[in-house]
Amino acid sequence: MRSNESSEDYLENILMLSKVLPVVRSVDIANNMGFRKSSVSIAMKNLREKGHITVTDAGYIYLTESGKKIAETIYERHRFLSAWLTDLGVDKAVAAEDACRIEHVISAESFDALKKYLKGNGYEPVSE
Amino acid sequence: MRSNESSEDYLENILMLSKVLPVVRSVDIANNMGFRKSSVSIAMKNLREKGHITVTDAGYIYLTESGKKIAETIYERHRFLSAWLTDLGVDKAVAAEDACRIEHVISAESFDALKKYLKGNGYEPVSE
DNA sequence: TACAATAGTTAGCTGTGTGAAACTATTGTT
DNA sequence: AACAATAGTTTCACACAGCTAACTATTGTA
Repeated sequence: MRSNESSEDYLENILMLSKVLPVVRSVDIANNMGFRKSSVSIAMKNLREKGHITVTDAGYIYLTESGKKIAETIYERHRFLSAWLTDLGVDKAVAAEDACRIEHVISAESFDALKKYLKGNGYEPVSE
Repeated sequence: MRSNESSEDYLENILMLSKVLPVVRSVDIANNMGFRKSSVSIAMKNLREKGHITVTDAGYIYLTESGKKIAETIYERHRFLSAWLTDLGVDKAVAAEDACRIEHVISAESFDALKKYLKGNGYEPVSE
């Protein structure tokens, strides 16, 4: 597995939660991802050390520029792949699961080629 | 990483090597995959215990029915995805690397939907 | 005030998959 | 016969990413 797949997943989840919640805390991430708060605590420590998030004294988590960049890249892939697979007739839940995995392993080059190809065919994936 | 991604990779490599070599041994797998023979030895023990391969006294490795089924599933995905991405304009080496990763995480449903969609558009991926 | 609930951290464990080193066994060569 | 090369195994170590359990600190409430 990709070495940073786990980190990417956490960052993506922080971004998604930040669109829904006023502030994002470790416990929100744990609930959303189905992990224990101890696991999230350690993951947040790693993301902090890598400079991808900052954490306030109150425990509020914010993406840094680098963290935001990764999160938005993964999140865009997620939405695009999920919508595309769904439009291909794949069950919505399965499409989302597949997107969750492919988003971490596809290269920028392949993803861009896919986007370009589909847009060239007049395809615009359904949002959400 | 997926729990069986490593096993799938070994099985796929055994299948590929069996198309090229008269017999497949652990050392061939180690050379082909770039792993140490100790790692391969342990992986082969696991595949043996799971019933996916048999190993002769001479050290020749053969896929069982279950092993062949997994290997061929992954190998078909690999060839199809690799050829398709290449045809989308992705660099051949990058396409192969992406295929190597996506092949383990895409669901049967999504892969079938992709195949059906492309064939419906008259697309037949280039072999190799 | 005392107790419960909530949030976060730390220590230690597990399973997986790799590498390094040391070993055995077989084969090949001089 | 002696030695080298090749193939395979086992043991130990490590990194990673989860878990449980036990702890602290803060907040809310009876």
